[in-house]
Formats: sequence, C-alpha cells, structure tokens
Amino acid sequence: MKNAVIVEGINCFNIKQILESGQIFRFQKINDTTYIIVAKDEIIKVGHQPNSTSILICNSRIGDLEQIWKPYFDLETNYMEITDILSNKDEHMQKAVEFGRGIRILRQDPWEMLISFIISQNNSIPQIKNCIENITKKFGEKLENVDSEIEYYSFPTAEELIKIPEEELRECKVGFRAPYIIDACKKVVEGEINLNEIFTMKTSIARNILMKIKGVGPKIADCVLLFAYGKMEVFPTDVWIKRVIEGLYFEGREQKLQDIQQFAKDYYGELAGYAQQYLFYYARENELFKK
DNA sequence: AGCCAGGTCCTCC
DNA sequence: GGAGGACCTGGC
Repeated sequence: MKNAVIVEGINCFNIKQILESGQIFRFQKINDTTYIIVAKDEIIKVGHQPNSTSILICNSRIGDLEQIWKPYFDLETNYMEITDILSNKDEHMQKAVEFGRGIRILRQDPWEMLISFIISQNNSIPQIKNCIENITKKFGEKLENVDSEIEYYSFPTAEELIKIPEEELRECKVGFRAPYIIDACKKVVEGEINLNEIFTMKTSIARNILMKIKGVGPKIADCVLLFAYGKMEVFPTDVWIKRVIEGLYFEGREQKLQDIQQFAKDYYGELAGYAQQYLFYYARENELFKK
C-alpha cells in the first residue's frame, strides 16, 4: 500500500526553505535533510539534500506522486524561469532569490489555510503551530502512520468544527480568534461561502468574498489565495514585507498598505506572490529592517 | 514586569 | 476613511 518514491530532475527545490518560508505550519524537522509533513490526510517523510535534484518521498500511496505530490510541491512550475525573471529586476531581488532559491509555493488545502492564517494574526509562529496542533488533536481524526511513534491527526472540516462550542475552542489557546473561526465555520457550512468556487474566480472577487469572514482582512485573504488557491499575483503584506519593501524601494519612508500593493502589482506583476516569498524569507531569516 | 508577535476590529474624529 | 487602541496567550 505505502511506498517510497524518488522524484528526479527537480531544481530550485530546498525542503528547509520551502517549509520555513512561513507558508505551512504542520511539519516537523527530523534533521537537516528530513522533514515530516502532514497534508492531504497523509503523513509523508521528505528527504532532500541541498543542491540535489532528487527528492525522496516516503509513505505516500503508490500513484499519489502524480495525483497529489507533484501539484502539492508545485513541481510542474518552471522555477528556473521565475527566479531568472525576478533576479533580473534589481540587485535586491537578485540577493533575495539567491538566498531562497529552493523555495516553492505549496498548494495547500483552502479550509486549513483559512483557519491557520486566521490564527496567525497578532501571534507568534510557535504559538500558531501549537494552536493548530491542539485543534487537530482535539477535533481531528487520527491518521494512519506507518513508521513514526508520533501521532498525527487530520485537520477538522468546517462541519466538524462548527459543532464545537467557543469555550472548547478556546481551550486550544486560540484566544480572541475563536469567534473568527466560528464565523468562518458558519459561512462555509451554511453555504454563504463556497471554498471550491474560489478556484475559478477572479482574484479580486475571491479576495472580497474571503474578507466577508470576521477576522479575515487583506493579509489573511491574500495568504489563503496564494498558499491554497495558487493565485500568484497576490502580495500578502505583513509587517516584514512592509518593512522590507519600504527599506529596499522607498528609502525607508513609511508607505500605506495600498501603496505597497500597487508597487508590487506594477513591479512584479503575475509573479508578485513568488517575489513575496523570496523577500519574506530573505528579510525574516536575516532579520533585515527589524523594528 | 512588561513588551511583543506574520492583523483585524471597533470607535471616534 | 483613517488614526489609535484593544485583543488571548506564552515566551523572553
């Protein structure tokens, strides 16, 4: 049933950079070249040496490589071309791309991304991970696990989560975000928002729909659009991105969110989402323009 | 002890 | 329509 596959001939792939560029919360580091990822109700182990063009994926079902993992890891996209175009923009982008050359934008589950990024607001990464783990442990279903003693759980669906009273949700330490999660559950279960339809929607329309959920503003909507729906032209603008854009392109002068969005649209165009990932990873890892 | 963290809401002007 | 404060929680 379960198997290990090796994918070969992949460049611009670095598992550490992919997982630590802030787009995913459910993973665990085993060592520098091995990580466990929980996604698509599967627990896979990924082995990858920096600079190697082959990737080892353990414990996936036979046939899942084509169906699930190639799209998930965005392996069909030509990152040579993307990194090339962005590197040629200016010397800052060249540095940022060089630093995170192995980043790929994962195609994750919309519902999980929505709730995860609602939790992310005004929160720290370790705490975000804890909240999500608490929620999956408490309300998800135990996943079949072939070679690890650690237990992992599925991410509960909207239908499952909506049954949970607020107090119980707060036991997962989500704090003031609990009502936001509940509102997302309501809108999805009652059909006011159809997460599947967003795949085929124009980005600006999709963004407005996501923002109807309480606790979902422009930043969270853009994260969901980028990390789940593959809308590559969005430019999620958090404090790090704001500071790095101001620092690199505006001589440190403070810019309004609107101005940064406009700059990204004009300057990066269709590649804004990729640019955002390289810049975020570059700025955060090196603590550039930190307050 | 007090401040801060991958934002957003609410109130008031 | 924009500025300014409040917000759960745990780590430093």
